[in-house]
Amino acid sequence: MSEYEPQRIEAKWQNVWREQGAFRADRDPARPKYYLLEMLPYPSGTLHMGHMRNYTIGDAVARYKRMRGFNVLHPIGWDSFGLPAENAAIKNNIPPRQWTNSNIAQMKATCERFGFSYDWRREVSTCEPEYYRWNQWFFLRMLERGLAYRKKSKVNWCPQCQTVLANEQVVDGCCWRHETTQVEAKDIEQWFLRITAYSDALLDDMKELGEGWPERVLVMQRNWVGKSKGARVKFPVAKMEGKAIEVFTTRIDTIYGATAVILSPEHPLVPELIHGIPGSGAIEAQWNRLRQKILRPAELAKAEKEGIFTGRFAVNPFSGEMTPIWVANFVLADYGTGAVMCVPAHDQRDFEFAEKYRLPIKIVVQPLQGAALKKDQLNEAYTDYGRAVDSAKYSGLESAKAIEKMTADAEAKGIGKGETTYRLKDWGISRQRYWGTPIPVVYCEKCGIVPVPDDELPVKLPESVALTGEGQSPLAGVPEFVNASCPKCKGRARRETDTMDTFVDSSWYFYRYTDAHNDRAPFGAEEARYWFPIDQYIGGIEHAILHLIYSRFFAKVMHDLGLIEHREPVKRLFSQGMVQKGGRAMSKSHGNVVGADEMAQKYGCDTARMYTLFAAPPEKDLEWSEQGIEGCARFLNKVHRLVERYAEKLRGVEANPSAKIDLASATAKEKVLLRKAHQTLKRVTNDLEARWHFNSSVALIMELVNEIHAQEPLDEGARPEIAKRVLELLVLMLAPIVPHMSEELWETLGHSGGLGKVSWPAYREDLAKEEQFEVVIQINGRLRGKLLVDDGLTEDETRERALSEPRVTQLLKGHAILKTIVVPKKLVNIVVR
RNA sequence: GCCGGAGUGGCGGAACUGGCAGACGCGUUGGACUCAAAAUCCAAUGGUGCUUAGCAUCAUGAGGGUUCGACCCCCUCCUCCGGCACCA
Repeated sequence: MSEYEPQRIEAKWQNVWREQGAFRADRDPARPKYYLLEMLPYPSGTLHMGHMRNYTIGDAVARYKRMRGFNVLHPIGWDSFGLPAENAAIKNNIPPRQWTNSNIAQMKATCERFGFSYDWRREVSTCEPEYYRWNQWFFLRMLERGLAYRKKSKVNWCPQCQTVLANEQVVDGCCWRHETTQVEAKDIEQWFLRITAYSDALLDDMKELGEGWPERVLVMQRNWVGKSKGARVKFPVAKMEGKAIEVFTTRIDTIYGATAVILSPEHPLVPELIHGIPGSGAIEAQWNRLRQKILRPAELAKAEKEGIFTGRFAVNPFSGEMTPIWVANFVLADYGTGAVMCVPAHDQRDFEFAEKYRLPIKIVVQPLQGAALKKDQLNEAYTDYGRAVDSAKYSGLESAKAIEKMTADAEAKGIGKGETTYRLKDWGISRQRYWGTPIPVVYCEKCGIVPVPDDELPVKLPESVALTGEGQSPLAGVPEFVNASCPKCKGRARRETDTMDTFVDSSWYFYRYTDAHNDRAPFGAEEARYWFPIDQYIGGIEHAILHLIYSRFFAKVMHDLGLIEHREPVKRLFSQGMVQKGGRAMSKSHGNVVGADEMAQKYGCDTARMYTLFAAPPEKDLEWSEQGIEGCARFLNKVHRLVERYAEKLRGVEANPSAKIDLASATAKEKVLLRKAHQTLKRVTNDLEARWHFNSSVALIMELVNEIHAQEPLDEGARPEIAKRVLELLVLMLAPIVPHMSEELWETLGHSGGLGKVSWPAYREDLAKEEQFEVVIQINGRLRGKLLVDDGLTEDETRERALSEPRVTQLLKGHAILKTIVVPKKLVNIVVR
């Protein structure tokens, strides 16, 4: 009898799989496909068990689906551009590519060591020109369609390094390298992708995702797009001919309660308004103070409301009233029109502002029910809908109706119009960094911005570049790169030196997997049509918004380019929980990392995989416990011993396949074994198929092992072909979870050729079925006895049996039975007085 | 503040459609095997009370409700986690 030696058998089977090409998947219209994807990892160096959880869940599903006969596409790749490689280069003087590739090699080795069933032929690394070439290609297509454009935008600037900082390089408002140097906001020209062109599509198409995506992700995305319907209304400025302030409001019905108009400090009209007003010098000084504070948006959210009166008035276009114009810090410049009407009675922020600056409060909406609001008793704004009052001819209308009518009237009179605004902003993709995809345009002295022609792609990132982290954009210091000729006029041109946000790389990578080596297109249409949409995507919740909204946006653009037929790339999304140690997420900086290689070394990867699936339901956070994983190691040893114990005797035996088992001729022990095995199979199948409760699947399999163990010795009272079948079922159920050990035990049981061609067993309802049921007897809902009844007992018979139980009769003495509830095969509840 | 999610033994967690709360694992305790240890195996293990082989009773964050019956459905509240946060 041989010992369970995980290291030996894991290496052995990994070799077999490699030689067989066991996990290669090719387009095969004759078979149903299943595209299973885990989020592309960033090659940061070593993998810890937090990373592995994601892949373990995916691999269990991939292996299960293969056993169910699906043609499973299960690929992986590397999100290999990005800042850490640059930082490592600065720190250790290693070229980013070298650092990145050595990390990839290391992580790939770990993945192979865990036996993940990837089709490695489809491996993609985003920092390779063969890949990023297509980022550039997509960019050019967007440029052609006006979906890529340039505008000025703020970046973080460290005056000491004289360089742009990524958000991650800003620590508490200071440069990461100069902790005392305040980061400044600097306006520079940058490239944007017009994701806002798809705002409504991103919202509307969520209907397709409702079934398969977690609700919280959809909610987050909906809030991120932030659609709100309202109206734009013009307030003409008094004594300034032709000047008006436009405000955006969702509550035009409260306009008769507007007691001020408030502009953002950055509103372009402010200087004009202040100019020529008595005391304008002092006002301007205050305004400048307000404007300075704008620079720090994190604090702004918590800051107290502050404002100044400009000295000017605007005319309320509905009431004709003169309304003071203020400038205040709480009005956002880049949302709506950058100006609001201030209705203290019906907006909480306006209420607070009005209280501080003693602006009048005017109630123009009363609740439909309950006591009427009184001005002097208002402690907070009344923001609900109700009925308009003191609103001229609109008085008496309910809010929704008033909004509709007033919007229409505003439009008719040319003083406003209905408008929908979004919080979603266009996607700024320019990064003043080296390790990323070069943006494929040149700036020609004569022709201006000129796209690099397709046949000159990729614009390759130069490889030997001195990275210091100081000075201008790294690529700007590489003359061979910067100096270009204009594709149009062949004159002198300067190449764009910014690179793309790495979220571009990860926005479409899963299409590339379907056709990873295509050098004529990002992917072939046929390949995408066969494999898409992704049947199951698995990843961390931290990508709920950015990655998952950008990739939806890309798919919509690709759809409009005619590259794909679907609108949504991902049918189902699963967000797994984090792995924690000591109550905190595993990370290098917390110093609580449990290394994947270390676990594979110590226990074997099957044990690590099993513990990962068993310790918590997959969507919940998992606290890593050394004792917990030891428990799993014990269990696998136990299974190994169990199978080994009978292997010798059973090897030559032809197992009786489940389909042919005849229950009538079975012994008592065989019935118990078969019943438990098929009950387990039924529930594990359901867990893997629909519920994804891998933790309870593992628990069920443990129960099965306990039952088999209780029935030992198996060679007494059970025929070998039945005993063998039960052990086979055990091994097959373990296959998605602990694939190496399952292969080994399958072989031990006398099978050759591996599990690759073996299907998931079908459970038989009649074998799983209990012959007897324990019926619980309750009196007034309290447990008072139990009854063992045969299958097929009628309701009346069950009731009779319960009532004639001695203990029950005893307890019922002196009580009148009001009624009896019988749930067949489950319980009898006798209600007495 | 708003929006989501969660709260069950000493711990991780189970309980499928409203029907025996605590499956399975960890830990703990006792025992077997052993010169001894490890490994393995066996048994016990929510609290309280009692006339203690058993029985009763309480118990799923708190309080209430619906129901013959509630971890599960409804209402109110508390705590924790996550997201958004002056979005007009």
